[in-house]
Amino acid sequence: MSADAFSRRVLAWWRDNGRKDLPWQHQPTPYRVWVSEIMLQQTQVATVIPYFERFMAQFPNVRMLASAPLDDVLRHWSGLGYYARARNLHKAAQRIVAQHAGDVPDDLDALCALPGIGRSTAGAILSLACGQAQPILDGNVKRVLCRYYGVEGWAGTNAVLRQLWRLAERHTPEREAGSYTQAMMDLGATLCTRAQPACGQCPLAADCVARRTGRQRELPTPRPRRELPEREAWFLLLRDAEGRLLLEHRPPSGLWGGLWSFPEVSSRVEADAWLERAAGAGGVWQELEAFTHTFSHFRLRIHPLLADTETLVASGVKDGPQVWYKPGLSPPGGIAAPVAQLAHALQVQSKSDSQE
DNA sequence: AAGTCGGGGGA
DNA sequence: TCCCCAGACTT
Repeated sequence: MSADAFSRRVLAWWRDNGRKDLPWQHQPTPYRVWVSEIMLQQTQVATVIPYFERFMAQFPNVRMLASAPLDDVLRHWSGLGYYARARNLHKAAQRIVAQHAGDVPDDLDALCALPGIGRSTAGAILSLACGQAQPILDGNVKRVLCRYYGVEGWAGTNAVLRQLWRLAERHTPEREAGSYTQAMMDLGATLCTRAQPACGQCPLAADCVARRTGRQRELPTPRPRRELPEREAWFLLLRDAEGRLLLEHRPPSGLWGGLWSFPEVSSRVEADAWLERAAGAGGVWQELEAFTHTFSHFRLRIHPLLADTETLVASGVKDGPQVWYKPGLSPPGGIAAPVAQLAHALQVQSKSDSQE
């Protein structure tokens, strides 16, 4: 099938069946499309929608985002994960103000030069918000192309990636590129799904290699998996007389970079030493139930230890900025999901205690 | 080319 | 439980 016929079929399908009411499709300005694209990296639409609404209400334009403290940006990102996305978004906004007069660039190279924006995200911004005929290659498009052409091999390797980009370029139409971009994402998200694709409704089914050979389940080739290593961490929950919890500011990069978290040590022995320094021989940890938090590349076994500062003779903590945080109130910045979870659990517990 | 970066949702 | 999701960056 010609490239032209391919895009025509996809566009015709989209006109009747595509999604046209997502929040970022209203007033699809470069800024709104940019923010949505960053949030949608490795994150599903349903999860993103409430975050997008809150984020746009707080940071309605590039300048508001650029002038906001990073803590505010991370606070609105709390729970979304991949916090480097938020740090890059903030940094890029400041660069856009400094170097592009506050306007999101409408040029592929200028966009790709900004932190957090790669070729696919730049293509999405240019096609969806600027009407330019630029291809994208997100997970949806990869899946559709791998199945349609029967592309073998994991899309994480350079060879496969080059091939997929070539195909994506070939099919992107000069006209209606924005609708085509949205159409391909909708096709991948609603019909050409990972499990049980709805080939019966697909406009490309007649010529699809995976469909003809019954290999929908095997394509695209999954990433090679290895067993996740497990690490352990002891979260030190220091609680004062008012029920507030001590939080520390984490280093600006790395895991949960720039977020606020409980003091953390890597063994029970260290935790005991930490408490002895803080409270002398009188301090006692109360062990809360351990739980596992799973990341993309390892599992973290979290052992929460609780101590009330009434038993402490000295703070015993000194590294980096610290704050006392009252669960239920607005946190000082970004909070990782398990930290929020624990804080919430203690808030609920103290409430039920006070009712007895 | 491989490793780093979160969290959640679907099957 | 396992897999992956509107990826990009660092090494």
